[in-house]
Amino acid sequence: MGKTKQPKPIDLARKPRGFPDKRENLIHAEQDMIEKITGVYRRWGFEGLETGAFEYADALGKFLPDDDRPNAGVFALQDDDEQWMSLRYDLTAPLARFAAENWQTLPKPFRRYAAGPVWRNEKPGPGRFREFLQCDADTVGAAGAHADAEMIAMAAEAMRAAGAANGEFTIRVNTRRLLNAVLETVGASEDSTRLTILRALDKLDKFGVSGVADLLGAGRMDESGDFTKGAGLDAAGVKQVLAFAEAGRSTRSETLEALGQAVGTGEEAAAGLAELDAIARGLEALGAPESDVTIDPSVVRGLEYYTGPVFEAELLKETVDEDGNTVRIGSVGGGGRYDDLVARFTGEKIPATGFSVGVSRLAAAFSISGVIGELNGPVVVLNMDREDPSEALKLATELRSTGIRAEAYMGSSGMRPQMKYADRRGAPAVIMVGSDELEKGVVTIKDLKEGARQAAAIASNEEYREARPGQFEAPRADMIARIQAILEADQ
RNA sequence: GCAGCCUUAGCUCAGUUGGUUAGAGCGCCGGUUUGUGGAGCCGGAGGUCCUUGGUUCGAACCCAAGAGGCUGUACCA
Repeated sequence: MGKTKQPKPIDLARKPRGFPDKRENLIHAEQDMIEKITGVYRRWGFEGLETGAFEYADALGKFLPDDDRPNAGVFALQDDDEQWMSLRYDLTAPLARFAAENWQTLPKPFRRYAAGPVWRNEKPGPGRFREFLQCDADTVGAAGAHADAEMIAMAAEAMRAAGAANGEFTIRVNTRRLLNAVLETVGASEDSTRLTILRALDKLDKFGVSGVADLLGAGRMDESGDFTKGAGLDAAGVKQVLAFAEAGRSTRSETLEALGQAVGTGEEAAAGLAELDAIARGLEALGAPESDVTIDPSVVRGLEYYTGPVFEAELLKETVDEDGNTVRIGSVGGGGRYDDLVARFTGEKIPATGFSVGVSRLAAAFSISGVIGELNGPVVVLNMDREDPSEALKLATELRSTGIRAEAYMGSSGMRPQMKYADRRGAPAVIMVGSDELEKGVVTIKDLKEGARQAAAIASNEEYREARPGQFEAPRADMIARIQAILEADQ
């Protein structure tokens, strides 16, 4: 037909990477997770707060050093007054802005939780999205280590509530002060060197000791042959940093002792040790088990606004996708102390600490390992009379009126496709009323789950169709009760 | 961003040394005499072989550039 080339309709149906479509099961899993996590936050005394998706870019503080455009990591656009606005990349920066704006009237310390989408313009991958849900709790205006300990203990409880079982996760705790102390002892004074060392440390669990040693020294070659330049430490420096990074032991007190040896006697080192010691005591008082929370000197976290303790929630359980590949999920949450963030707005230094669960990533991990259950669909009333669907409509209405989730089949296909439809919807049961049933004053009900169980023992297709497994007739007046019985048995 | 690999139907892949209307399996859609989901039977839809340019009488196949994807790595407030 056309000589001019038109894009085929299907070519237009493309989804930007990292912006996930979510169907029933995932939506439900995520919402359920958010309810459970915020339930924990509320029980610990935090109050809800919602803020908008956009913040002024300068409120988020993301500008390239000598550029008036927001950094590439955020999605940004200019308002009609030319001001740059950015989609929030976390829930902490908006909280800091809110706290600063309303500081006069807030109860102090201000304890709030928040849940919602955030956006990051980064390269997506398995469990990594450009739009994803976070669920945060923060305490603003509390300087003591007990506030950090509370965050950490509550984080463990939130992970449990979200569905991670004993031994499937861990919260790893460290403090920036100790990291600074180590950087001092190896004489890393240049900012770029310090960053490279910290980033290398952060990869201990990913690349192992030898990989990190390479990154601390000359550099590391990845498996595609690409080379990453290292921090350029000499052998003694590499050894010192690794000794620190590997000071983790199985209990918090043992780790603290090992760290005491590895970190030296400087002022910053002493402050860091004291900080972790205070947190450890807080954790004891809060009853956080050793298996939930460990002290791990290789935890670094985001490099910008954390000023003291940092912590990270990690899924330990291996996630294996349906092709049998192990998918690396990594961190599913994190947090720490950020004593200078609110000061950017108020000028007054206001200490704060918080924790964030990456709900989308956690749900993705569960989804990849196939542990998210299928939800039941509605009861489907088949339409047996293509000329007049009234009977099906009536039956569906009757079911709904008692609170049962039900629908009449709305398509125009025959019996078999209608059954396939019900199957695909995950319907617990279908109801059939044709001329036979009408005459006899009965309904035919098919329990699809029970039918599937029985069908497993049937070999031939002929027999299968004759047996009509899971199917029975009931007086019309008993329909509701029989369906309710099926729904209950299904719970 | 950098590096490696990849691109033929919804998916997984065949496609002979370059040779007429490009195939399979699975999946999908429908029918199978009121009226039955999985694996029976019958039928059907679906592909400018990523794009553009070149070589050639002739290109899914050869060459070049581009785009997109996957993986690793960097970055990740």
